[in-house]
Amino acid sequence: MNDSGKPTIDDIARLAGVSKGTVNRAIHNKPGINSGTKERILAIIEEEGFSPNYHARSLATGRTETIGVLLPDVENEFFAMICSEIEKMCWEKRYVMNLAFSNDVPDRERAVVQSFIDRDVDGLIVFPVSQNYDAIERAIAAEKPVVLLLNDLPLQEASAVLVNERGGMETVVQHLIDAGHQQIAYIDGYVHYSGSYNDFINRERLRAFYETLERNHVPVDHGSILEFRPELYTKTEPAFLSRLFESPDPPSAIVCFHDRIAIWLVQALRDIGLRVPQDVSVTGFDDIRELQYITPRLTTYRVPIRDVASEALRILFQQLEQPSSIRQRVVLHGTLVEGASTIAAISLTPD
Amino acid sequence: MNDSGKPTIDDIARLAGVSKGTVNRAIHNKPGINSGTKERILAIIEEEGFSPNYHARSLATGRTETIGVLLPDVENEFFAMICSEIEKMCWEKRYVMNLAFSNDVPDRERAVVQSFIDRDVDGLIVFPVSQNYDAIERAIAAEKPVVLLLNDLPLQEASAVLVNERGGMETVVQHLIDAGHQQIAYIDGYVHYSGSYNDFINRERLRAFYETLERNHVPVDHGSILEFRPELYTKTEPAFLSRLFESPDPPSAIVCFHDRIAIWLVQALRDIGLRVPQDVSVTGFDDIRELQYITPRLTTYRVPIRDVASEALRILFQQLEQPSSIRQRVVLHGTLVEGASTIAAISLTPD
DNA sequence: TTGTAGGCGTTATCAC
DNA sequence: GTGATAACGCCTACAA
Repeated sequence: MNDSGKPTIDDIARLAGVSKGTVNRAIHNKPGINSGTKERILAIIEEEGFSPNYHARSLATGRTETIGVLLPDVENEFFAMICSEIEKMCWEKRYVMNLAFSNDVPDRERAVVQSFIDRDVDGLIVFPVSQNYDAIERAIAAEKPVVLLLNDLPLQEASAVLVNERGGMETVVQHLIDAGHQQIAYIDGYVHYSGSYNDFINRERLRAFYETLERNHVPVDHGSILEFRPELYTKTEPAFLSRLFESPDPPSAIVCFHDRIAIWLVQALRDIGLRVPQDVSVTGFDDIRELQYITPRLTTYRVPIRDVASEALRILFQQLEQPSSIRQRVVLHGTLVEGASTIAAISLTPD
Repeated sequence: MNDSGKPTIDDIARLAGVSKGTVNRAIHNKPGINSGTKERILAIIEEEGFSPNYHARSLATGRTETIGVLLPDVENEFFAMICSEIEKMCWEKRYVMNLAFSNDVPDRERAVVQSFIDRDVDGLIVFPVSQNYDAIERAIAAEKPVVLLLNDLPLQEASAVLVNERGGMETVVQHLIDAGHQQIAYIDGYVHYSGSYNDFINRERLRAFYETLERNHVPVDHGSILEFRPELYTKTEPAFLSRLFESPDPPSAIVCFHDRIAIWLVQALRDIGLRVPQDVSVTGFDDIRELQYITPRLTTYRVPIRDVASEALRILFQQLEQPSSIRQRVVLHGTLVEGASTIAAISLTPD
């Protein structure tokens, strides 16, 4: 017995009067062992509370049954759901999750991925926030399967689980156009806070917005494409919205990059005397839980976030079980949620 | 170079034309090495992208720079905050967090703690849900410091960070009594769903409720102490509340075990035609974020949850750095949040 | 069926 | 200053 109180395989071997090779056979019930001695050894193991040392085992086998998970944070409900789902699947396979947060800081993302590599995790699940993916490349070079969440990167070898952002935004915008809206504004997420920010999702959604307008021959007014800034959550800045409504053709609908902006917008419009949906229709995206508290119920697009996580783990485990298997890219689909924040546009032409 | 592409200390030693002992000295800038050779070695290390193998190192040193964190779950905002805070402090010390969830299942709690022991984490942070703490005892026996969050257990050797639940509930109840309330009901959390459920927090708060009433000579009506059940969130069950109001002395205030029940209660009262606070005052506990969406703003007690987490890590790191240091029990204090859900009781005696 | 030896990649302890 | 060498605890051959 070593000094820290934990028995080793040598202790068990000595107690059972066999060699550690035999103990090893008993532990992993391998063939070629007398069932009597096996039982005896197992009994001693039970009694002594022995379990093989994780690091020694990993050193010998090269496997760790640990995966590294990197998310932007966990106070955002979406990431909490992802985290929850990942943990659930890890538990089922008796894997353990090493979890760290990037907090949207590229350097930290890189450092965390490197630390996961150093700790020799079997694989990684990463929600990338940066476009500098050299650390992820190193993980791949170290033969660790990587699955990207929701964001794509130009990495041949990385798997990814994406959502059909374009299709989703198209559905939302088409919904407005079908309701007769012809002046539609867009509020994008905060893209420009970092030069290396991964704006994949922003680009996908905004591009679908443009394309859907064009396909429907709805005029695109580039002045009505706004970029949100986080300060707006707390500071009131009337000019941000008012410029939309000072134009001769004010929007009858505003599409938001995601729900949180839409929630903010409903209140901000109220503050300048505009009602949703009577004066302006508003749409969100993602279908976050907070929407249940918001009046009117927002029209949005439900992103199947739990499925994204579970699909990512399915892919990862598959790659771990058969290392030959090739990278996969999966695109999941969400559903339109029709709320009360959008109504038919008032036609300028009287009936 | 081994086959997986990652260089080892032997590779570096060979490349630098020195022994691995010297390389080791260079890595951990230990004394007794020629600064020239050191630089040369460091350059090669940089070039080859070498970093010491985590498992080999842990095997040799007995330290892992990893802590095991066990929470009930992470979709609850409170636990998400704890998780976030823990990760932040781990990152500062370059520790990694192994995270798992018990989902309020005692067996799972036990298994997770055991798996952390097996993986040889340096220490554990546990929010216990069960009163079966044999696994935690094993962790302590394996000389791994354990810090309990918010729940106490009769374990001599475990540290704990608690909140002054009694004082908090006393403040809330006294607030009502001072406002003239004499008929005060209480809705407890769901205690009886598991025989081994750790009802420490429930007991503390309920006990403070009783004691505060008694100290103020306010009659205690045991029939108005209810136990909530999760089904109530979805199913309407008029009898649950109506029995409170069928008595000759219906409550003028209802104290809830926590905010979520209070949120439910406000709506449930509304459903049976009672207004908050005009007809009944309601109090919550914890001050969760969702309250910002609830009207009226609930009177509650703010639990300093982030401080709980950071204090727990402070204690844990201290114990890791000086293993001699003794277990600690810290009790933090929150603050009363006076909302609009409580008003002065209407006096039966006319002025 | 069982025992033995070597290796996994470090760190630590000696000699030199 | 530097280089061997023995742990650390396990697994996997191969030998008996």
